[in-house]
Amino acid sequence: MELKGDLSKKPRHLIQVVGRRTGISSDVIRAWERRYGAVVSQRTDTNRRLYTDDDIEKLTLLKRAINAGRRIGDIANLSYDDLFELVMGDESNTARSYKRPSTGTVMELFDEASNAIYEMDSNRLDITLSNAVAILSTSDFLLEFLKPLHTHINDECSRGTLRFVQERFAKICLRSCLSNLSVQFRTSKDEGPKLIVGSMTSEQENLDTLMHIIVAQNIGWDVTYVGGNIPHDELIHIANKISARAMVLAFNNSRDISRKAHEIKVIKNESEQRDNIVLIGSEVHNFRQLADDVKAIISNDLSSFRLTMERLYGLIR
Amino acid sequence: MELKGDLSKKPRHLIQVVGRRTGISSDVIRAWERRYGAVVSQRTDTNRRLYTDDDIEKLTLLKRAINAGRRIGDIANLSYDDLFELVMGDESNTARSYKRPSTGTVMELFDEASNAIYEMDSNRLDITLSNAVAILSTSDFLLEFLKPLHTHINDECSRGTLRFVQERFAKICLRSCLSNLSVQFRTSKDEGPKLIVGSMTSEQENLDTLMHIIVAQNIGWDVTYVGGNIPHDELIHIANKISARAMVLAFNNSRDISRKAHEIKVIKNESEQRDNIVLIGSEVHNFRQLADDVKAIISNDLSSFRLTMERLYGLIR
DNA sequence: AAATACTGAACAATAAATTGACAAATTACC
DNA sequence: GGTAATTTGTCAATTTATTGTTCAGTATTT
Repeated sequence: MELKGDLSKKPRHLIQVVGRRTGISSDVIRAWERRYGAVVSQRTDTNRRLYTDDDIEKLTLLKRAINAGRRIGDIANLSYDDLFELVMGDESNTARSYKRPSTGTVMELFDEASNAIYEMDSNRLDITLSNAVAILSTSDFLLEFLKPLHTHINDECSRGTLRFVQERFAKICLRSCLSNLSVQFRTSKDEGPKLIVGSMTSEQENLDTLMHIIVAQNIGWDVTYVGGNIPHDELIHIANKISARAMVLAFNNSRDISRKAHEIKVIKNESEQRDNIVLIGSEVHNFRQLADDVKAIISNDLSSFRLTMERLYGLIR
Repeated sequence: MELKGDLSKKPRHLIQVVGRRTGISSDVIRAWERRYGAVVSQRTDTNRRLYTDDDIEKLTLLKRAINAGRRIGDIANLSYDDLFELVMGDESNTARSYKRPSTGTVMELFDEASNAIYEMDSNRLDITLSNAVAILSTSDFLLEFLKPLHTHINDECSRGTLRFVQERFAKICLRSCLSNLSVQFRTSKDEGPKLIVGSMTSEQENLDTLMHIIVAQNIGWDVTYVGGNIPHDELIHIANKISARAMVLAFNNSRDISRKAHEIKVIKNESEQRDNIVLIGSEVHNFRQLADDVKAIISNDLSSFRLTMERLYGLIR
């Protein structure tokens, strides 16, 4: 029956949907069509534009090319394949220098989100979050938007501007957004190397950890997340059971440092993959010495974590 | 056997009920029938519309499609299967890799899920869960599938067949599935009456509570979830701030019964909506006497909760 | 008797298409 | 280096299409 193949060639997306998926405003999509014939869609009987999946792909490529510094007028009428070549070339050259989205966009999203939190308007917060996901690249979403928002919430709460219940409410929404994102990432990728993420006894679940998970998935890791408060022998068990290629442990409080240090050593010794333990979290500095001893990798923030996991991914493949 | 097959084909729901379950107003349901033949129901001898479960499913899909940016006129006359494909494509922005299993009884889904949990295969578990969401009606998904799966996990864990880490892993996946579902249900435009869901100090977050949230949203409530461990004055504050029409409190452990009872009274007295407090959870029987005194409603399980919330919803509108 | 449901028509709000204009940024040219 | 031309995203005004809502009049249910 091959429904899929059919559908992707079938013009069926409204301009609004295309805008949401590509992060390009409807005005711009129309302007590109008018001026350069970038993507000329079918029309309905009543003259509405209808786009195919392929159109969306092309628009996405165009956006990436622009992000990499091209001008729309120069590239709009390239074929999909040429465009693809171009983008691949451009992105490998400018891979490390992200061009940030105009600060206006992020600022607006940020304000919208923080108002929604203050008003405890879950609808608005959800919508803002998913807009941010749609508009920003994954890195920007995490580094420029969500992470600052998270610290903002913590600040406001400790300053007393936000009430406890508002903080909790906000974090639940953020968590659900992140876990949603994580599921989406998972089903789209084919099998990558397996990664365990979790934390030990006396460590709670944490939004930062979820962000790290997204980063790892974004690179291509197949992540299994087991949450916080997991005894070390359980961690060893799961690592061996699913043949994980690496393990990420999160540390966000300073209780029981010595016990944790000891348990890290045990994990290192007893799990089959000995080389790839990555320590993250706000309290990770406590394990600097230990990390040297057992050859674990310490990662202080999301960016360095991304680099670490990319390197590991490269080594393993 | 074939319980579902029989009932779901039988036309038995009045338009009012369908409206409540789908969150689509009766007027709109009629307009869709008149203009596009979206769902043409049976009629009684006296010309009243009677809908089947399948009709409700189709309407729900239509609503999800609209939420994803479709226009009703374009999609109303699609078959259930086409609509299904469409919604799946729209909702996962990565339009690939969705496998609809040909045969999906509850038992098979259950086995598939429980194997995935045993193997700690997050991919497979996620796919199974979203298949279950897609195939089953919301009620069946919760009552026939997820709730039994949840108790199964607890049983297996206390029997020692499942390890701690497997339990945790499974619950994280279930939670993320539920919170995902909850976001999808959230009606972007038409506001239902507001409902606060949370629990008091010393009560933890709980999967059952999330299931209750889905049920409430399914009826049409606009739910704000604030999690567990919330002091009662914070609960009062949020209830008044967003003008909630009702509050659901979850009780799943037996600590501090008397303190909690006292706090419930305070909430009742100090919040502006005095008539609508609903108590749920496994330990709710401890508050039977109190519920009588302060005219709170006790709900022992999901089905009775559904009835309670439908009744409240009707009263309020 | 009050509430709910049915039909058909009309209305109002939203979204999209078209066209033209404008301003900021970039590029070309002298 | 400075000025003019070009590029490009955004916006406003106008028209048309779509779609949720409301109303009037009648019938059914409780």
